[in-house]
Amino acid sequence: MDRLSEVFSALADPTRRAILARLAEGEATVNQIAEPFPISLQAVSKHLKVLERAGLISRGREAQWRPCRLDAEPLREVADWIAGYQRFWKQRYDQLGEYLRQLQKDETRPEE
Amino acid sequence: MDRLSEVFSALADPTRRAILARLAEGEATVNQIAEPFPISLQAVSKHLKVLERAGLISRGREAQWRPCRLDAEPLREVADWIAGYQRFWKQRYDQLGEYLRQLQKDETRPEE
DNA sequence: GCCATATTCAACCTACAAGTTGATTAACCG
DNA sequence: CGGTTAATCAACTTGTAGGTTGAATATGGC
Repeated sequence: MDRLSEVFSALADPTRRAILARLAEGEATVNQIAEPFPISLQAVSKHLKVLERAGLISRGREAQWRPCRLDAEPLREVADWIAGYQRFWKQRYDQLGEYLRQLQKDETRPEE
Repeated sequence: MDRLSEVFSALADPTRRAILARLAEGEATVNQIAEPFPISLQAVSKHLKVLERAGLISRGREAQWRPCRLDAEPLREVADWIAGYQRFWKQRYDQLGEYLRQLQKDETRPEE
């Protein structure tokens, strides 16, 4: 699977996005990460593996703990990809701006 | 499925991203979209349905054709979500602001 | 009305994603 | 050493994603 697909696919799960949000607050062990979720530890472990394969997290080793930390590089790649489409919503925004400007002119301008 | 998951999931397929890239060049019918791909028309039709459910495209009706057009709004939402993580790569790549501004200015079409 | 074209619907196959439970590995602690 | 805790591995189930082929629907041209 290509890299971008891997990352998008990893992000397509709300549990995994929640894990990333948790890691944005700092490193955490598997048990700490799993604590808020109503699923088994093993399921969380699998999610972490998916995130790791996508390059979104990396893990250290400290005694029997495997602390996870966020790795945002793939998110930057996604941002780059999306940036290529920015004009398609910017454009509308600009058009709206132009439209509003036009409305305003029409209102303030005396009739012809 | 929540909206963001739906969009990420839709983007997690290279064929679908290629379809978006094609539509970035302008509206197209199903046959026109399907032409470059080595898969059946029906498979492409399914991809289009996925993109439509995610809000990434919308379709008109002209005679027996169903012209598809890009709808970038969900991409903006993804960009917003990712923006919340920008600080995690900004610190490492401090020239990124300039880089993004450059991308934004760039009018070349997106590629897959 | 009939035929060709564009697209979708339906049934089916295969692979894999996400969850489960139970067993296993690895490190620390008394 | 034996027990406890952290995490992973393995096997299994279930649902769904992405592909196929074949039939059905809708529209325009003659």
